[in-house]
Formats: sequence, C-alpha cells, structure tokens
Amino acid sequence: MCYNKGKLLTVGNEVLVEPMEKWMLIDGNSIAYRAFFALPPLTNSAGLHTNAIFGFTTMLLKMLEEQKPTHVLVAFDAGKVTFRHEGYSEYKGGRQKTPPELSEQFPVLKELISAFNIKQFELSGYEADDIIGTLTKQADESGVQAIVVTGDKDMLQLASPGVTVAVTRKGVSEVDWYTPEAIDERYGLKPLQIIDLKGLMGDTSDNIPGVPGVGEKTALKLLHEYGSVENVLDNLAALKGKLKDNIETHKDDAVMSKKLATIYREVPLDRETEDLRWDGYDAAKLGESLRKLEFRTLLERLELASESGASESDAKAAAASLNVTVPTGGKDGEGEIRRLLKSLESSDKHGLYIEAIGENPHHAELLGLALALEDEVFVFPLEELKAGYAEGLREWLASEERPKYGFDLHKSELALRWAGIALGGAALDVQLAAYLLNPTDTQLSLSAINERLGQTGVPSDEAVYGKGAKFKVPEPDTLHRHLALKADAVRRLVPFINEELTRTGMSGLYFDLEQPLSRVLAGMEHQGIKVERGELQSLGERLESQLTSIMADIYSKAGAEFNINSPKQLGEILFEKLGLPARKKTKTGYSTDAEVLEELAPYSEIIPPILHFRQLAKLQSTYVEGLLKEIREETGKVHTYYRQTIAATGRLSSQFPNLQNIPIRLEEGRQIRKAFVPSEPGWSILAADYSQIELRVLAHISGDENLKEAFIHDMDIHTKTAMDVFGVTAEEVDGNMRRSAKAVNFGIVYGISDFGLSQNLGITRKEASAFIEQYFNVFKGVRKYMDDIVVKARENGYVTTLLDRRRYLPEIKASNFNLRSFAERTAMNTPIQGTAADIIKLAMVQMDEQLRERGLKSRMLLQVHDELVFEVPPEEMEQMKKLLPDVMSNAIKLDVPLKADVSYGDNWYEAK
DNA sequence: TTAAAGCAA
DNA sequence: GGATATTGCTTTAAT
Repeated sequence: MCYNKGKLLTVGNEVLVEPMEKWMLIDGNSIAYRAFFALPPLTNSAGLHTNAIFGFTTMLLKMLEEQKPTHVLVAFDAGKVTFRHEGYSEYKGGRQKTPPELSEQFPVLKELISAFNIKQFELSGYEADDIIGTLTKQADESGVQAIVVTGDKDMLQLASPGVTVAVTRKGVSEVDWYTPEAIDERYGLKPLQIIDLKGLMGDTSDNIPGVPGVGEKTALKLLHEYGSVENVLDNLAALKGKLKDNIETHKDDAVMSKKLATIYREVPLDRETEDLRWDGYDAAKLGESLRKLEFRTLLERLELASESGASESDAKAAAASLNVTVPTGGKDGEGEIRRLLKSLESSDKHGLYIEAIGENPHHAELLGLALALEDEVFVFPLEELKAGYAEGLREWLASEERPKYGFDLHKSELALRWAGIALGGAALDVQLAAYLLNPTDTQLSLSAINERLGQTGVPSDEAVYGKGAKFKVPEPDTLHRHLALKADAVRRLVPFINEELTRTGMSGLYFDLEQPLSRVLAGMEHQGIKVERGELQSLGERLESQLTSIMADIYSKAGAEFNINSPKQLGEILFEKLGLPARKKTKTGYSTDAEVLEELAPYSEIIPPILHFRQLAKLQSTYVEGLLKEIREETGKVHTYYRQTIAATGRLSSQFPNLQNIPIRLEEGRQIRKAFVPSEPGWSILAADYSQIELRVLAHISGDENLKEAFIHDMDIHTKTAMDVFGVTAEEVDGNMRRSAKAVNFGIVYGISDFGLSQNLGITRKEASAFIEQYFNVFKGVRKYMDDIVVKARENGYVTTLLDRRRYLPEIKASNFNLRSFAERTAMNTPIQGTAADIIKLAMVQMDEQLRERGLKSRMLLQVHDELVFEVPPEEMEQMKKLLPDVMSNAIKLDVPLKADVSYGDNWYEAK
C-alpha cells in the first residue's frame, strides 16, 4: 500500500491521511471554443446563445464529479496582444474573428463559473496557457498533483509525473488523458518535445508557420531521429530532396515557431494557490444561473430544480409521496367522491388531467382522468368515470361555475363529449398558456412544459406508453401512477404559469380571448359540417376517367410508362429521356414543380398534360378520397380539429381534415365546395370574409396616412397602390399594373425583398427594387414601421400583436445573413398576421355570445383565417346577414374601418 | 421518417 | 458575395 506523498496526521489513535491536494486547471477559452464549434446552436428564450456555455458546463460537471479536485482554476486569455506578438506580429493572425454568437457567451460563462465558486484568472499580456503553465510548474515543484483540461494539444508540453493533461476529443464531454507515458506511447516523444513538434509542423489555428511540407508524420520522423529542432538544423546535411530545401529556407521560421509554441511558465501571479481551494458550489446561486440559461437537464442532474424559482418542493419527493386513490364502485366509491367534492368545495386548488390517446380528439381513446388535490390524487379510469356512482364527479366536471385547472382542455372537452361526458368551467389550461408564453415551442407535452418551467418528475408519454408499433397502455398501476403524476404536475404549474401570463402582459389575451375561444372551437368541431358523399363520389368518378385518359396521353408522349406522381421518375423522363433543359434542382435531384414545368411548356407537348394530371390527381387524392375518408357514417359530417397552439403568429390551424385549404382558385377544384352543405333541410350556408384585413391592420399599426385614407374611403387597395406606385389616375390603371401592385402589397405583408417580388412577377430584380422604392416613397409610414419594428425586435427580443400576443425572435441578432433576414421578415409579418388572427378570434367569441344571447339556432361551423362559415335556418337569414358582418367589423376599433363581405347559398360553393 | 409537391389565407 | 416572400396541412414516393 502506498500513500503517495500524503502527509500523515494522527488524531488520537487513528492515523489519517490528509487527502493530497489535487489541482484542476482549465483552459477556459480553449474549452469554450471547442464547445461552441462542436455543439449545434442553442439559445434560451431571451435569444442568448448558450451552446458554448452548455458544453463547458457539462464538461466541468463531469470533471468535478470524476476527479474531485481540491483546487480549481479557470484561466482565460486577456486582451488581444500578448508578449508573443512582440516577436511575431502575425501571431494568431488570419484567425477568424470570434463570432458574436460566441463572444456574447463569455460574460455569462464567467458569471456561471462564479456561481460554481470557482476562481478564474486572466492576466493582461498573457494567455491562459501561460497562467496554467506557471501553475503546473509550481505543482511540479511542490509535488502536488495537477490536471490540465484543454482543447489544445500544445499543452501536452506541460505533462510531468505529477501533471496530467486532459485534451477534449470530439465535442467536449470526452477527454484523452495524457501522462508522459501516454505521450511517449502516442508520439514517441517526451512532453517538452511537443514544442519541437509544433516548431516543425506549425499550427494553422494560431498562425504558427512551421516548415512548409512538414506535417505531423514528417515532424515525428525527424524528431525520432534528431530529438529537437536545433538538432535537425545541425544535421541538415544528412537530409535530402525537397524536405532538405524546405527546412533550409525556413529554418528561421522553425526556430521562431518553436519559440511561439513554448508556454511561458514564469507569469507573475500575485495570488496564493490556496486561493484556488474549492469546497463545492453554492446550490442556490448555481440553480439560479442554470435556470436563467434554461439548462433544465443540468438542473435536474444536479437536483437543483427546487432551488430555482419554480416555487414548489422537489417534484421527485412529491412523486414518491404521492397519495393516490383509485375509487372503485359502490358505496365506498360514492364516499370517496363525496370526500373529493367536499375538498374541492373548501379549496378549488387542483390539477385536472384527462388522458385521451390518439392525435385526433374525435377518435381518441379516453383512458380516464386524474384530479390532484393538495395532499391526494384521485384517479378515475374510464369505467369508473362512467359508472353510476360517479354522478357527482360528472356534475362537477360539467359545471360552468366550478373552475377547472387542466391541461389541453380543448382536446379533453372533445374526447369527453364523444364519450357522453360534459366538461365545463375551463379556467386555466397549462398547455394553452404555455403556447402563449412561447408560441414557437413545438413541444407542448406536459412533460416538456414541466421541464421548461424548471420542474422535474413527469416522465414523457413515450417513456410510459412507447411509440409507434410499440405503443401499449401499461398495467393499471403504472397507468394510474402516470396520470396521477401528470395531474399533480398540473396542480403545481397552474399558479406559476398564471404568474407568467401576468408578467408578460398576456393575462387579458389568455382569459378574455384564448380560453373562451377554446370552448367555441370545441363546439364548432363537435357540431361538424355536413359533406355530401354522393357529390364527392360523382366528382371522383369524373376525375378518375379524366386521369386515365391524361395518363395514356402522357405515356404515349413520353414513349414509356412511369409513375407520374414520382418527381424522381418524372425528372428522369423529362430531363434525361426527353432531354429538356433542367433549370432548378432540389436536394435530391431535378425539380419538377409547377413553376419549372410551366417554363418547359414551349419545349414539349408533354408538359400541359402533366400539369393537368398533377392538378386532378391532387383533387382526387386529397380532396375527394381524403375527404370521403373523414365523413362520419352515422351523420354524414366531417369534424375538423382546430389547433390553437400550433401557429407561431396566433392563427388557428386545422387538421383531420384540414378545412382551411379547400380549393377555390381554380374552377375544377372549387367544385369540391359544392359538397359542403347545411346539416338541416332548408337551411343555408352563410359565409363572411374580412376584406383586406391584413393591409387594414398594417394601416392601423403603421399609422401611414396614405394607406389609412385609402381604407377610410374604401378604395380598391390594389388599384390605389398601382395609382400611387405608377403615378397614374384610376382610369389609367390597367390589369397588369394592378397585378403588380397586388404582388407588392403581398410582399409588403410578408416582409418584402426585391428578389422575392421579382420572382413573383417574373421581372428583373432591378425593376422589383424600383417598385419597392416607389412604394415606400408613397407609403412613408409603412417604411418607418418596417424599420422600427426590426429595431424593436432587436431591443426586446420579441414582437407583439395588437392584443399583446408575443413571438420571440432570437435569430434577429444572428450573424448568419439568412437566419437574421428571416427573423427580420418575421418581425415585420407577425404583428400583421397575428393581429388579424387576434381580430377574427375576437369576432368568433363575440358571435358565439350573440348567438346565445339572441337564442339563435344558427351555428358557427368553420374559420378560414379571414372567413367565418355558418349554417343558418331560413327564418334567421335576414338577421344573420346583418349580424355577422356587424360583429366582424366591430370586433375591435381600429383607425381604419374593418369591412366584412357576406354571401350565402345552398352550399359552400354557392356562398361566394 | 423525410422530401417534394400543392392546396388555402 | 451570397441567398432571399408569411402561416399552415396532406398526399405521395422513397428511404
């Protein structure tokens, strides 16, 4: 047994070995650089890049855990000029400037290191290497153990019996350990010969030249033979050929390179090494730092979640002590429910979680629900929920007066409703609120939201159920526990997420708009819209015969049979067999989209039938066959699912089927709309759409006088734009001018670029650019808005709509042109598109109230972004024709009037 | 599962 | 000098 050099202490009769000192010296810059380039870009919601910090922190934690050092130091380079520049001004020249995405991370990284209670040094004129070199020298002299952590192999020169160098490998979490023995094994060199190695081979990253033509292989061969740079130079005569010439002409470079690669080990450090002693981190401080950075996995790993803001006690402890009750039948069950309801009476604090399996709530399998109170969670599997004794619980669920705090209550309400159970009184929905807090978050599972808010303890659904073919509902005990955990998480998240809504100024948006809307949507979806099967079928037959004959035509023109639906096969036929000019490419091959095909039309007779085939095949597969599959046998209705938590701008989206993209532009496709009919005999379809809502919103938020005037006088906005841009009178505006103006207006809304406009109009970039310039000259307020909103987005990190809906744009500060440009266009577009979405949502909630208050039988069925569709009994038609556009245009007061046009007919096609 | 295509506002 | 118009969903082919 060997105690190394540990000092022996005696306490009473016991002989103790004082743990030997073990220093850990970390090359801060080098590790941060490595991490930055090794990890994909990461940002927190404030837009701060965090990948280098994240990589550094994982490395640090791993090292601290594994090595248990007694002293720790992170050394940083200070300033730009070091003593190395005195001899060689090109030192580190040619190196890429530190990207801003990385440099912004250093101050935060340094704060984080402080939170770890770890000392950091930097000394002007010296690099981190030199500080570390000086300390390892002290370690050697005093016989302490030291570990150097770096991403830079130059540091291998510091290895000694007491000093081990850990060099990161692929990323930063893995390291190679270099003792002098390991260096010998790998390179056949002594540690100090690493300097000679660099002298000969140079180092491009530091702009150390070395000798041209000498890489690692040659340098090692030379050193194995001659031992050092100097000795190689002394023995030049023994070398021959190009190698000899190169070394001869660059011998000064070799000497200088060696000097540059030598770590200076006499830095005047005015601090005691005892300062570096490390006694562990301050949990509260570290937790706070990690939370700011949104490093949830690290928080969890350190079990710091509870130290960090999100109020409640550690979820894990809560899970372990979760008191779960699963009532079963009869008198006992009734008793449990009485106890539950009594408890809810005294305090309505709870968390409700309803489990419905499947993406489509209209077809979801309801497994049951869990209701978490402060000290107990009740779980009701579906059978119990439906049982006679649970009547009291179902009444509570249905009551509009008793508030519900839940998760995805929209889907829950639908799934319950199909099972014959009512859900009322939705008060706060953790998922819906989480979407408002960051509408670009795509992971809106309870588990993901829980983690984002700094909590732990909810396993992912995938972990419990498996996914894809492996999906399986687990044993009752496991299932009940999972539901209980989720309900309990909801209970804990509710107060927190409520505070977040207040903090971000979105309480009004949530409680007055989104929450009520979710109920309106559930009503529309459950109601559904009738689709005439026969109408679609006969359309389908006509399409089928046309498709057959077009297909034959294409095959004969191609001289081969192939799958026209396969872009790959079509590309081969067009561009290889027929030799048509291929212009655009996709990632995988030739592009064959409609734009490309239209350009090819003059070259081949085969193009028109292909375009026609594409058009009809789309109608057949998506709209005839696709829609037929969605019609419910019993009712002849389709029930879409409006998703309220998907679109980054606040729009709704529609799924299963998507009823927001039913064809209208081309007559053939428009026929599909004839199948959408009222569900009651004698009723009509009534539709109303906002006229130019986005441009009206733009007029309001930009305050542009010219644009406002146009809408105040209800002018044709595209004609008006053409008049102003081309400087002509209304009479002089021809079709082409109006078309161009319309494209400019679209472009303005989307965040215009001359390239985009030129593509759209088929004109040159220069011409497009002139149009835009002219537009901004006439609509000066619009230009100012576009400029200001981008600046504002940069300052705040987000943009908002009229109703204070937010969208974060972290990439607005990106150095990458594409990312930044995209964020800038988004900054211009989101307030416009988002405000339009706010407005129609308001109109929907108000229409729903009006129908109720007036006791009308008319039903709201569909929303298509700027359009609302109803079915209306004949006796209400006159009233509805007035009420609907009234409510829509008065949903909110803007500086310009809002206008809605109504139409009606026996089906959706006729309502045009 | 991903890419390409095309439908809507 | 480059790459470049917003937001969605569904279908098909091909991995």
